[in-house]
Amino acid sequence: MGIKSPLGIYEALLSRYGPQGWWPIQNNFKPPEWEICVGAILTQNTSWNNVEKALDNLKNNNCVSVRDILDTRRSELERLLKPSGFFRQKSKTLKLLAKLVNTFNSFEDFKRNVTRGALLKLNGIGPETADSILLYACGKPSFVVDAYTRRIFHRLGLVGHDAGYEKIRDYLESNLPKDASLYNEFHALIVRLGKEACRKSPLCMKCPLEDVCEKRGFP
DNA sequence: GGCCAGGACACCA
DNA sequence: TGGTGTCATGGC
Repeated sequence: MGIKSPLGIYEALLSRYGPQGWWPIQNNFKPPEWEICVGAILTQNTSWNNVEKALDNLKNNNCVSVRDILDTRRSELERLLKPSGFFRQKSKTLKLLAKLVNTFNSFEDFKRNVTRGALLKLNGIGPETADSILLYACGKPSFVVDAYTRRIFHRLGLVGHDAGYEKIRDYLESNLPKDASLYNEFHALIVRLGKEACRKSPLCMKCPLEDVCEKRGFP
């Protein structure tokens, strides 16, 4: 049986790989969800390995809370973030996010009441980073669409080649139960699949989805 | 030594 | 709106 629905693909990936346990945190930050917010910014176009080096720098310099980020000088923050690349823009974005969080009564208040629009207004936070924060830090059902998602669903013929971020997100959210834990696991599984199958070439023929999809010979 | 990684944005036509 | 350059480090 070929798999044509997002839910079918999710189930196939879950049975293949098992739960991925995202978001990976070391639980060094206060509160723990703040580490997710920081990681979401640092991982922009950057390998997670490099992000961990920067997170370690923050931890080892007691820069682990929203207040710490606000109180740390830009030059110092840039030095700590250096291993994750793009350290100038990321330090700026991180301070902007800390300022936004600080306008709420508490971090719990931020988690409950922050909106996608408010996050997207911050320079340096685009749709994927905003959705990562909403889903993985705030527990809200907001689907994270990344390059792997776009590539995989296009290969399966479920979205057009020209479909943009919001279109793919709308498609997935309207074809899946509105369930944060499902979105959480699905995105992590897609990243797992993408890393395994498609790193060498976007035209890679050894896509693991091939054995669960009726379509053969992916483009 | 080149390519790429869990993007975003400014600028241009 | 779509394409292109820029931001930057570290691993392979």
